Amino acid sequence: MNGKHISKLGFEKKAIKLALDAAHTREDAGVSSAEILQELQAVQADPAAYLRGGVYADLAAELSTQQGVKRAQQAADLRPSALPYRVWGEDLIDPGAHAQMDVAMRLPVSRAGALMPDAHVGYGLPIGGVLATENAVIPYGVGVDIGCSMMLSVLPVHPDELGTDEAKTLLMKHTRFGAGVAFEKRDRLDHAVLHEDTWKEQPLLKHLHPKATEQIGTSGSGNHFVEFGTLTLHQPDLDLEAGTYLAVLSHSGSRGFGAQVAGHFTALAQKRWPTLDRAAQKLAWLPLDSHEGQAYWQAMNLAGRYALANHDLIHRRLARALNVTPGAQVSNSHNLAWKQRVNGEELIVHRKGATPAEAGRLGLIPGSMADPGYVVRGRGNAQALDSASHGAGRQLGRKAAANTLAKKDVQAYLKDKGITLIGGGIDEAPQAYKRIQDVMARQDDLIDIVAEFRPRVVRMDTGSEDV
DNA sequence: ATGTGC
Repeated sequence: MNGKHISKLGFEKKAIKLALDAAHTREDAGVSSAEILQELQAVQADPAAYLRGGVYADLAAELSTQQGVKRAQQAADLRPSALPYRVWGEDLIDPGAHAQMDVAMRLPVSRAGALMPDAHVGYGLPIGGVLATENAVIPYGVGVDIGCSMMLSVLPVHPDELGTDEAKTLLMKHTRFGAGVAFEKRDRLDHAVLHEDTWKEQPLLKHLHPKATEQIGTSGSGNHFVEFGTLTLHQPDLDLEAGTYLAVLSHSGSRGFGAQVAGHFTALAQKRWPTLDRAAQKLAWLPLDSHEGQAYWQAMNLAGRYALANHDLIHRRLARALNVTPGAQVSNSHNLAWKQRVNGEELIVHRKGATPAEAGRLGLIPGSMADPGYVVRGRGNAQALDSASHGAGRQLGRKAAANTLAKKDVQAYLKDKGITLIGGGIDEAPQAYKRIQDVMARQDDLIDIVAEFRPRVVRMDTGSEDV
């Protein structure tokens, strides 16, 4: 017996030496070469049967490992072509977002998907992408800002009663913007979410609890905002008469806490599938029934609740400063994954920049800093996996916006719409976004419009270049 | 999107 005989049987790497060692032991015991070759083939066919002991146990263990790796590699293979998915507002969507969705629909774990009319290129799954998977959760299918969400509060104050200067003062005093920002210690508010036992159940969550505590109630950066505006209902709804109301609208997420959760688990997911096609690397998933998948699911949902708690404190502070109690409130997460029945199967539906729109469910779709946003009610469109757009969607990337838009045009647009802006950058200019009216027109089979919100005084983080 | 990583 020599290495050649062994290699011929198809043993690879470390298994060659282990097979050879075992074969020599058998030769010494007087077994014929033909019989040994047969025994080796039997081990190869069913290594699990030889794991318990005997001369072939080490070989069987090595073969089991090798076969496991091979199975994992095959499990990571992309489908040759994308599963079909429906697109809303095809004419508004750039080819890059389509290409990203096509890759997502080639994942072995994907079952269904849809693209919303605000779709544009993102990290992994496009923004505006909806993806249903089986027993798999994709950290970048949820996004870096886990639980990013919207909240609107109707305030029992006539819109004309709040002057622009007072609105500005309130926003300056009670909201905090910028990467890394926290509330000053003496101004911090507590929230039930910070006292959940969940924080104690993972070292990562335990580690992030202090950051979450100091940042709660803040708004962060990028496209996040807090604004006062006027809500118009053309007919009674939301337990309100038809009419105009003062309202607060906020867009915020899970801040540093969620970002770190996203980074941690996407690294684990990418490590899990080392042979995953390059194009799909940022779509690496965790099996939901794995330890890591369960840990992500727990952390993701905590980040979702934390983000809503941020809104809750933002609205609570502003209402308290106006000495009122908020009336109707609407909120929804638009970066999250949910368990959902799709075609009779329980799947994991990822919405990355998409509004849940089950039949009857209320949601919020903002336009831009100077354009109307909408309170909507879902129509439960099955092909859209009960989803709608999460906003107007970018038309220009941040760099393109800064390079092509002129400050004076942005200022003119704001003036024309009667918008007072605190902070904000050229990369968040209304002209960097698709026309919200176009986007809404492409999804009238996904949602019904309940009310229109017109922003008046808007606060955002200071951008790369001020408007 | 985040205060990170180039």
